Amino acid sequence: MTRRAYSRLSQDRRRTDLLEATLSCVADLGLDRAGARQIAERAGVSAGLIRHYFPSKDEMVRAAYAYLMGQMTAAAEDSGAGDEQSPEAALAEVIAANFASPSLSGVKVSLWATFVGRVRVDPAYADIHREGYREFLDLLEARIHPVLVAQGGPADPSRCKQLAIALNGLIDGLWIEGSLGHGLYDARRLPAIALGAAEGILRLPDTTLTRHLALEDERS
Amino acid sequence: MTRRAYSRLSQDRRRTDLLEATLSCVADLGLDRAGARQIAERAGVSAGLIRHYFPSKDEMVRAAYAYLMGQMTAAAEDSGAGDEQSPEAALAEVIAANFASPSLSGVKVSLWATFVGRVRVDPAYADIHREGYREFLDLLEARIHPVLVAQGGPADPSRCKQLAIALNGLIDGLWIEGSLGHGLYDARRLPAIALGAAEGILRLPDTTLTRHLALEDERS
DNA sequence: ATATTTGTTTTACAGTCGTACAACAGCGAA
DNA sequence: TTCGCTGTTGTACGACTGTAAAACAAATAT
Repeated sequence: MTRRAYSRLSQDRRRTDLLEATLSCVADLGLDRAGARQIAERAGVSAGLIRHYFPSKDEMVRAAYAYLMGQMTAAAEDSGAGDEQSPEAALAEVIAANFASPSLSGVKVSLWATFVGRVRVDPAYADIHREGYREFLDLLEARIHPVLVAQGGPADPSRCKQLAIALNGLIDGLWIEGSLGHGLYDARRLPAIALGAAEGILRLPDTTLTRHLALEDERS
Repeated sequence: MTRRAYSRLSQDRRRTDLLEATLSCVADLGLDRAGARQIAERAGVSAGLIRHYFPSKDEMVRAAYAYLMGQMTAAAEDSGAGDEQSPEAALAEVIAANFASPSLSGVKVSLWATFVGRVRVDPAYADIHREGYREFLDLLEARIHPVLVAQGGPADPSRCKQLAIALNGLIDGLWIEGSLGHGLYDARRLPAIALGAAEGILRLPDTTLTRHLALEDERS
């Protein structure tokens, strides 16, 4: 019986390989069929190694959720961070980024939904979810405030937070349905729909946000 | 070995008992731990009986998803169906119904998310999801149109559909985060937040929808 | 070159999974 | 009451699960 050849990788590399293999399996097969052997195979590794990096398979899946959310919130925080833009352009970019690749992705939404299904069951999932949600809420609030000030509307913190909650809901909902690709409408309409609705929610004049759409298209 | 006593139930009753036990298990344990034996026990039945009502356990889970979505869309279609109301009140009721019991429910959101996670994997789930989404979209569109007409805004079908998509996104997103109960804000604020945002999306004057809030509270 | 460390593979095991199927029993018909 | 039908139970089985632990080998230090 000849043993399989292997090479030793850095701890971080092996760990993220395992986490990404976990996400890939969960997205393609579902949580129930994402077995330890399947995941190990996708990571190019044998099943026993999992327990060398994680106390249990469940713990690895939890870590994979945290890893995914970390990626997603980092991507969100990067969008609209160009300092030279107007507040309106920055907000429009944050919103529109959710409806373009790589955010608008069937894989991402599948993973997100699968894990959200565990939030009620497992407190660790609830913590990860709450943290990600809170961060995005804060980001939106920070982007909304200067826009309201520039446009001369009421901009007290309580109103900003309320608008952030509503805007986050809008983005989440449109992102989910858009990413699932049900074919009921063209997903390319989503940025315009989202920005138009956001103008309404924030009581901004029409085209305040949507006029930044053309730029987005040219850049990609 | 004495056999367990049992009584024969009607086919429909037994079937829905199994479906509800399936949903209960999936909500409490997650898809992977919702085994045939667990489900059967909750239905007050032995595991072998499952295959007498469904060709396989997977098929039963699919049927449970269809059953859940059927309940939810039926509940949505019942809300705001009183003929004597103004169009504005009817729309407000449809929106607000999502943020009160029994719609606003951690169990429901957990199930919804868990199943949505399978949409990309299994075409049967995709069909069920698309159908439910389409129905709610149509319902919203039908409720939006008379409001726009009454308020004198543009009400062409294309605009109505676009607004329905945005409104559905808003409702979905707020419903999810609200039902998960992360404790970042009081979920009782959601009806007001949703109606206020809807007024903005539809470009209606303030309080067009929110003024129907007090009535809702008194009734319940 | 040799020894040491430890990341990795392999094997083994107890438990659980979905399911096939034979035996049983509740219930209506005769 | 007895029969026949079939909804329901109980059991057995092979496949698969996560995991423990021993055997091994790749990289590093000496």
